[in-house]
Amino acid sequence: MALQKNFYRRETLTVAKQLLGCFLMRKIGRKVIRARITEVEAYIGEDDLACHASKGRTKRTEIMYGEPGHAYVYMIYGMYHCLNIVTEKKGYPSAVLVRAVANSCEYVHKSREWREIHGVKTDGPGKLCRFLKIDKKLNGWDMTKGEKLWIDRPTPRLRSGEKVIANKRIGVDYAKHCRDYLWRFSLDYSK
DNA sequence: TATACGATCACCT
DNA sequence: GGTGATCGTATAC
Repeated sequence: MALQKNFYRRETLTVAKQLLGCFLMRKIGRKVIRARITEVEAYIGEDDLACHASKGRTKRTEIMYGEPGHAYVYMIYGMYHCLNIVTEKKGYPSAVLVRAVANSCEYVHKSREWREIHGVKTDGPGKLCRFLKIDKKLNGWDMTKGEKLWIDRPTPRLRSGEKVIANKRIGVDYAKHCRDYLWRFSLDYSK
């Protein structure tokens, strides 16, 4: 069962932290890929100078003003895509950037048996989109439908010994005081 | 219409 | 640590 709108319609920092440990699901043809989310970042409102919506409502940022649970996919540096999930109530521009997923698993329609994929780099926002074939065609996609692209929450979400840590966001040095917000969250395994 | 630059990555030293 | 690739978007003219 895909996570529903109620999950995404809450405070962005809460959604971001609770997405850690969840499975990013991607169905391509008869193949399903399941990738555990290990790092995210929050981008919250027009006052967040690192958020694309700090420029206001434009054609590009329109999706962030829309329904929670939809995908916001944009191209960066002319060659990579980044996947975000829109959060909070409609009209409030905010989203969670999926920065990294762990070793991916996949099954093909016939086998229904999960197996790990080796040698795939999914430890960056551009890399995971390249691997999961996420591009602007999925911009605006409703991720609560459980088709093509969605999120599943396992039970338990966090495994033994795991905890959530907060750090500064990456690549937003231009964002004045907002660059120092501790809005990047990762799974941590050390004690 | 023209220009500057970015929520990145891979490869180099 | 530093840099080039490469193009959509916002902004300036």
